[in-house]
Amino acid sequence: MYSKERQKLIYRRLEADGQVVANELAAEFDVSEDSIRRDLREMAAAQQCERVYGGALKLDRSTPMRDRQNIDVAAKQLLAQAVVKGFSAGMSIFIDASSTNLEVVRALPSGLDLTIFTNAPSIAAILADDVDTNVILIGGRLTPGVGACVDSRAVQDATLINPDLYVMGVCGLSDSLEVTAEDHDDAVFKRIIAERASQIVLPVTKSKLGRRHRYTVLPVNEKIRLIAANTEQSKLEAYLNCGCEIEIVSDA
Amino acid sequence: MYSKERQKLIYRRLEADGQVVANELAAEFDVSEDSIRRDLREMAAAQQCERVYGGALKLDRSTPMRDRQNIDVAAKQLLAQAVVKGFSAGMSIFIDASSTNLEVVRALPSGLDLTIFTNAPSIAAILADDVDTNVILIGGRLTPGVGACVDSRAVQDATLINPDLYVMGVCGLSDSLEVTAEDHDDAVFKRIIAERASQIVLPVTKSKLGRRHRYTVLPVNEKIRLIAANTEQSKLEAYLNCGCEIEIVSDA
DNA sequence: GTCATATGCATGTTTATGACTGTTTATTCA
DNA sequence: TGAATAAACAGTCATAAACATGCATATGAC
Repeated sequence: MYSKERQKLIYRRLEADGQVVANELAAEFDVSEDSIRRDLREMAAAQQCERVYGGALKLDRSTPMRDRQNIDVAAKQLLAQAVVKGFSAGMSIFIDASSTNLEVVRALPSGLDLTIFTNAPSIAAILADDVDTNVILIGGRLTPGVGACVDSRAVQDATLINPDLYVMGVCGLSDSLEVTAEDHDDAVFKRIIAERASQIVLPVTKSKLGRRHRYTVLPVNEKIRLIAANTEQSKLEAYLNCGCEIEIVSDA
Repeated sequence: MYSKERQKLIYRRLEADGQVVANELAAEFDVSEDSIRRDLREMAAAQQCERVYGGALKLDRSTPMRDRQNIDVAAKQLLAQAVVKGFSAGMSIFIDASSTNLEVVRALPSGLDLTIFTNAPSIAAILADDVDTNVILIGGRLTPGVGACVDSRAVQDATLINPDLYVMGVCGLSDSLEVTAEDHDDAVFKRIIAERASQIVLPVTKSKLGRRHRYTVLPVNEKIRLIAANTEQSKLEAYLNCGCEIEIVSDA
């Protein structure tokens, strides 16, 4: 029995049961727990499971936004503060769907007379009563899981706007220095806005670093300002070479 | 059982019940109360719950509802129940902005496979994670005070849809037997949807009766099904003559 | 043979947990 | 009102299990 084979079986078990226990697997496959742990470590690195003390859990790929909202809120608020600091009066800004961006619009100071473009109803809903913000909503079919309109209708409208700034909801920032997304249409839409915007802000929590999803939005480039929360400088060295600006915020 | 897994389950319980009790959880998971308290402490630190003496509460991180959204909630929920009772599988329904309609979408039963059209981000935001509901968002400039897109862009898109049902957010129902609205563009938009829809549902709280605003949407007619909360039959006699269907719901 | 990989074992470290301490809190009853 | 009381609390410690890591061995391909 080879380890790859074993990992496939573990993955099946995860899909079926939602969780696996390390010592049970060791007994079942008649290998040491160390080997099982090695498997789980590799699988976790390949985004096939979530490691926990004692075993592993099935990776919930489509965590609904309402759950994601409540993870790591402190870091997201920290990022939000840093993001809005870059806003100045009269700017037009595209803000798409992400739990971090919810905090961004909540942290929006009043009196800036901004024009906010968005394809995410959750973002627009927060701004609905904000009289001195001009909100332009991109419509279309709402894609569940993304929480925004990214269909052909939305794309059509997206090609008509030219925001000064794009606050991108980041799904993952891969080690190959690319911004990645889980949903195809979402990736396409993001790419269009990214091309049209004068500048791009990427607020990222630590968990987004090194995560590669199925679709690439764009490579990290000079147009991007990266804001990372609670991250070591060393982990970001690679991105500096892409020419992007980097800021680190920390609550410590 | 792992602490991570346990915390996820606790979080689910919180979402479902709104609160958890420490010693009950300890008994349920067969761990000491200390462990449960540790879990709750961690979850509170991650903004996943609010700690209280004896357990924890679900964290309400919805935007503070403004003004009218908090008044007469019981009546609105009553109306919402009556409205969704008229929904059947596969229907396409337009739901516009109103505090009553927020309750309507919250009361939406699952598994109906509906198509919901809306020009209100607050409505769409609630439905964003609902996988078996197809949400089509009408975009455009968001009109503050209305909380929906009612500009020329929105009107353009509105003329392309043909909903089976229109759940209208009612501003006022005048004694001259007309549906009225405060905002001009909102009134125009409502009239367009009302013309295109096969049927119209008008949920009204008592305070809406006899109220006339600046703009008339349309006269009460045969296409309209009026649902009134906590209202005397006598007050509605006049509307019956318009040929509309009338239902009275009451919590008494 | 060499090389790459997989495995088991020994190592020191980290983690989750229950038990114990004293303190804080809500409630009960005078 | 205020004192009495039991429950819930935070913090510390001990312990056993799980952990990462380095190293030696085994297996199979070339």
